[in-house]
Amino acid sequence: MKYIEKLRNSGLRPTKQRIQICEVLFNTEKTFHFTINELEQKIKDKIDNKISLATVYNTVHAFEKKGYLKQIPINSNQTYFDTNVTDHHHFYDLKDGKLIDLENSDVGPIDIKRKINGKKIKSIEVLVKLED
Amino acid sequence: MKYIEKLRNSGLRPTKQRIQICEVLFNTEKTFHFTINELEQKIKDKIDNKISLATVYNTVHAFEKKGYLKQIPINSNQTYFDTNVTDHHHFYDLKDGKLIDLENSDVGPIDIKRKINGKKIKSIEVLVKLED
DNA sequence: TTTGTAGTTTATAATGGTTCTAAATAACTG
DNA sequence: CAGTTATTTAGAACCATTATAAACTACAAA
Ligand SMILES: [Mn+2]
Ligand SMILES: [Mn+2]
Ligand SMILES: [Zn+2]
Ligand SMILES: [Zn+2]
Repeated sequence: MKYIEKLRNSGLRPTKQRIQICEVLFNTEKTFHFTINELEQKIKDKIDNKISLATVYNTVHAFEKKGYLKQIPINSNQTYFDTNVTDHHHFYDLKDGKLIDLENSDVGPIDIKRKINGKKIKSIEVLVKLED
Repeated sequence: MKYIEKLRNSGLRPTKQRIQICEVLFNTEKTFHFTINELEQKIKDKIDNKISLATVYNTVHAFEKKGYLKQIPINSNQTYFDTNVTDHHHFYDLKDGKLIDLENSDVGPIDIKRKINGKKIKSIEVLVKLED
């Protein structure tokens, strides 16, 4: 399996559950956005055994810590995650609550002119809200 | 009171509680960011009577709907609101969880080149995460 | 292998921010 | 004032997330 080494290299034991979640998250053509509930459903659809909800939470948080997932800053009743961990921005469709990636070529350079003493910029994220 | 008319003009009855919350939120030199819990504390500090938590939630949501408050898209266990309802962006200090306004002059123009069919841009918000 | 240990999974309970409920109260209108 | 509608309120309910603690598993040392 290609994920066993990735997990071991990250200091995460390659358990059956983690490998299966890797396959749901990363063995895809395109990156995608998801909530924990949506991921749980995807897992149910793809695998036969059951993975407990606690493990799904644990794994998502572990992967986020390792930089394999990103949280998307958005106000919703559920937390959104992104398998696209490159720097990029989002459309957020207020009507249906869906997120759409903006490619870097879709957004001109963001110029932050102000500096905060002793702080470094870690990320710059643009959220473009859409309505009808 | 200056808030009575503002409330009536918005179709909101100028109740004692709403006027008092207006004073906490809007009778200030500078705009500020807050969570419901922080607002509750501010209210306790400023007024003698008690305002129930349900009323604080109701009022904040009513004010948001009328455009007197904005929600700030950020991932936290509590929702952040902003008394600055102009279009502006934020620094978010990951260390202490504090938000800082970026003035419009602090950020160059944001150029969104992609369009989504049948959708209009409602807002463009930049979140700049800071670390040490 | 065997065995010890730390890491992981799991069912379930607890937490806590937010929303709901329904009864009491207050604001408005005629 | 009387009738109506809006608002407030305490408390319950909701529900995403986190904590708990016991069973299980990966791993490495013996
Ligand atoms: Mn959230
Ligand atoms: Mn939030
Ligand atoms: Zn994305
Ligand atoms: Zn602000």
